[in-house]
Amino acid sequence: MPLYNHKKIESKWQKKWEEEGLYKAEDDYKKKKYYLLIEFPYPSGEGLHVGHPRSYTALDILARKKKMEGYNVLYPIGFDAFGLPSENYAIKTGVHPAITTKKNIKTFTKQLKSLGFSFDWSRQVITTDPEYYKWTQWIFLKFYEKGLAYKDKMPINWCIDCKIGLANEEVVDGKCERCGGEVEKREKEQWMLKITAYADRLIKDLGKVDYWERIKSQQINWIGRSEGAEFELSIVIASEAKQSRKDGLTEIVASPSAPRNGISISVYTTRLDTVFGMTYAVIAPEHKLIAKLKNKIANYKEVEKYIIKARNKTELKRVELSKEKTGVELKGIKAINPFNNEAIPLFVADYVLGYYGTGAVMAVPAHDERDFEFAKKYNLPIKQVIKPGKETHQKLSDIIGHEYFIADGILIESGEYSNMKSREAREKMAEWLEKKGMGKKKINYKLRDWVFSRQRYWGEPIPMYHCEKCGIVPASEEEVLNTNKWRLPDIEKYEPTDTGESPLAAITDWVNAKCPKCKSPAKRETDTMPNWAGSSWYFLRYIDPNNKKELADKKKLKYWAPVDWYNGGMEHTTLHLLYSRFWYKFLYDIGVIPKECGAEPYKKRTSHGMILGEGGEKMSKSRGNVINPDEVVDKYGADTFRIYEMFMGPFNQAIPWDTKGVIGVRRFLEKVWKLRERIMNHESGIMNKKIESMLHKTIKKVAEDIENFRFNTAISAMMILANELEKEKEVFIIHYSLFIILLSPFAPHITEDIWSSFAKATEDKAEKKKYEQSIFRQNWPKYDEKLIKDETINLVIQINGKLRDIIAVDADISESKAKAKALASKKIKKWLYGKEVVKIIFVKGKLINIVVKYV
RNA sequence: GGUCCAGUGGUGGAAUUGGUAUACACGCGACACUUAAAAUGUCGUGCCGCAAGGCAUGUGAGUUCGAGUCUCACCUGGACCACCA
Repeated sequence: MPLYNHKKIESKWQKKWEEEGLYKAEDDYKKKKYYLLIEFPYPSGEGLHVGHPRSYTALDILARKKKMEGYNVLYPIGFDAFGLPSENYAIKTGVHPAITTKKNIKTFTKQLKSLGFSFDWSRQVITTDPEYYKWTQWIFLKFYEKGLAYKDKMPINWCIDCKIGLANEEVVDGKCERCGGEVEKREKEQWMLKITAYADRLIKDLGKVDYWERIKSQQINWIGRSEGAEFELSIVIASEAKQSRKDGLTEIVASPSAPRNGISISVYTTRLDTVFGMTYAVIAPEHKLIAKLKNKIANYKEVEKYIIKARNKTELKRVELSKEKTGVELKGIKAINPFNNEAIPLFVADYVLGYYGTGAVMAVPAHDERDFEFAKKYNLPIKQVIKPGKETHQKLSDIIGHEYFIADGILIESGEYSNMKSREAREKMAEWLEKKGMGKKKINYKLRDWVFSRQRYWGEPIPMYHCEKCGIVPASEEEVLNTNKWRLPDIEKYEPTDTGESPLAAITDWVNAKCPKCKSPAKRETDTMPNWAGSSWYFLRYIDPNNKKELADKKKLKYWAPVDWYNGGMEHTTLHLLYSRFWYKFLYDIGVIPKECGAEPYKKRTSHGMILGEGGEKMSKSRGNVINPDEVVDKYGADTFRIYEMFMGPFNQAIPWDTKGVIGVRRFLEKVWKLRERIMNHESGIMNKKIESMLHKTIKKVAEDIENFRFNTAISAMMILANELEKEKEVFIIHYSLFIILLSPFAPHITEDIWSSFAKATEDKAEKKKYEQSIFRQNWPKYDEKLIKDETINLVIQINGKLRDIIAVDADISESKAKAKALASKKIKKWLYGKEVVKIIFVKGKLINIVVKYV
């Protein structure tokens, strides 16, 4: 009996599997399919992280089980290879990102293969491959054709260090997600994708899919749908309004005859019911109205100074300073509340965002915390118009402890709307606005259009021309798909230019081109696409990776799409997951994806937790707590590594690495290995009923746990079974081999090796043949319901809910018999002495609880 | 500040619908094997107590025959978002 030599076994079977093509998915439309997807890695220079295999092993286990259940399984792999690190490396060393990428992919491939995943490597997709990214470019052309890609001058997040525009999603705490440097706002012409056009469907269709609740709610939150109303506030010259006093508040009431000069601002609110409490209005510093009213604003210089200051604040500072609100009144003008004709002061303040809603708000200090703070600081009136409940009107501070009240309630001092409930008032007020033509109901989203331009080299070129005569002209499909014209050209310098243009802008013979429409001189777009582009549709290309005519064949799409199970990181919930759902829906709308596939790309989505360093902190080079998967595989083997990552704790939870725990798993596999010494053929023995029952319980548990991603308890159940088998003098091959099949998705190498050795243990030809085939061509075991049912159970006897005795009884014991037995127990008799039995509760198959009281 | 999640031995963590709390693994201790060590095996291992027994799932209350599980309040930690009107 040889020792368990993981190195020999693992390389042997990895080679065999590859030669046999065991994991190739066939386009066999008669079989039922199962498509499993993991987020393809970015091939970084650091190599594989121990976090990668957590997700890959989980779906590998599922893939192998599905295959054994008879499914035609597709479990593909590829590389998301465009990205900043290779480009930054190129800036430092001059090595072309394509070379770095190629080298890193080679390392990753070797590492991934050493872990024995059942990936179908023949379908590999690499986003930097021109045969792939020409289709990414083609999809962009389609977006443009349908009016969903547009160029717009807009303030973008600009990373000062990286010299690159960032999407909102890439700005974390006001800092650049990549380099941690400061981010400021800059006006730039950017390509945009109109994801907001899909906002509603991206929320609604979450009802069609099976995502973990956490993932759904995060997406809903991110899209941030809010129902409200938009309406106009007329602007008047202050001197034309008449001052009066009312309710002890200083208010300015416009005289009905005050001429309105046609200028108005549009405000958005979700709390139209509080409109009678509006005591001022605020516009964002970016608001266009300010320039328009330049000569009507008495203190324009002061206002201008404030705007410039606000604009120069970096995102970080703006967030930091958020506690202290600032603003400047626009003197000389007033806004009119259309509901009561009151003239109110108008402020510019940076606590109002230029890019959300209309960039202007009505301020109701009594019912909004931010407005309240601002009003306190600038001594503005606070007028309560909602009372919390049925209580009579009293000071807010007496009821809730502070002076503003943000919840719904009952309206007061709101004209004809007084005494209405908030909800009703919102409806009625919106109706009134619509009737008067001054406003309407409106739905707003936090989600903004996707800034799609990057001023970088290592990305997909955006296939657009800028013609002197025709303006923006898209490249033709022919040019993108069948020529080399839109491939990334080679360059010498990778640094972005100081003007913020892509390094591509420096290659004049690439930039200068002819307009495809009118043939006059034109310039090419030099921006490239963001990282998220290639990863937004890669899962479709796996279905038909070598198609030269189409993005993917329709018949193949019909068969394979959508993805049945997608697992990935929680950090991709709001970015990649949302983006790829958007792209898929678009491709579905334009008929690239057949209707039969449905409008959602992923049927099911789950997320794994992070693997932390041994101290419980995030693994990082600087902390020196990085675990290298190669070393673990080398020392303990891939099977040990895989099982350890699945055993360490709940799959969706962050868990620190513990090398000691790895040893425990290795011991388990050695135990499994040694059990082989004691196997014998079942013909010569009597069935061991206890083991048989346990085995079938384990079959049930492991199958259920895999489907529910509770790998840790599945492994624990197999350990218990192995411990039990170890206690037996002889192990029947029929039991042991079923156990080996159960274990095989988790530890493919050792189980395949043990399986193949069974061929020697039998003389039967058919049996021999079975064992000579791969274990992964066997059927997944089914449990026998009869064997799972226990004949006897341990009946728990409690007194007042406390455990006092346990007796063995028939599993289907009747209530009366159980009671009699319980009361006959010596231990119980002792406890009942001197007490009165009040009642007895019987739970079938579980327990008896005797409720007593002292006499 | 908002939303969501979690808090169980020395450690990672188990515990169907409320029904034997601490499975499995690590660590630790004792013993066996060994000249010795490693490896391996056997037994033990929540806390207090000689024992009978009592006390333990962040804290406090509640519902219940019975609560780790349900309800409320609080404390602590994490994740995501964050001036979104």
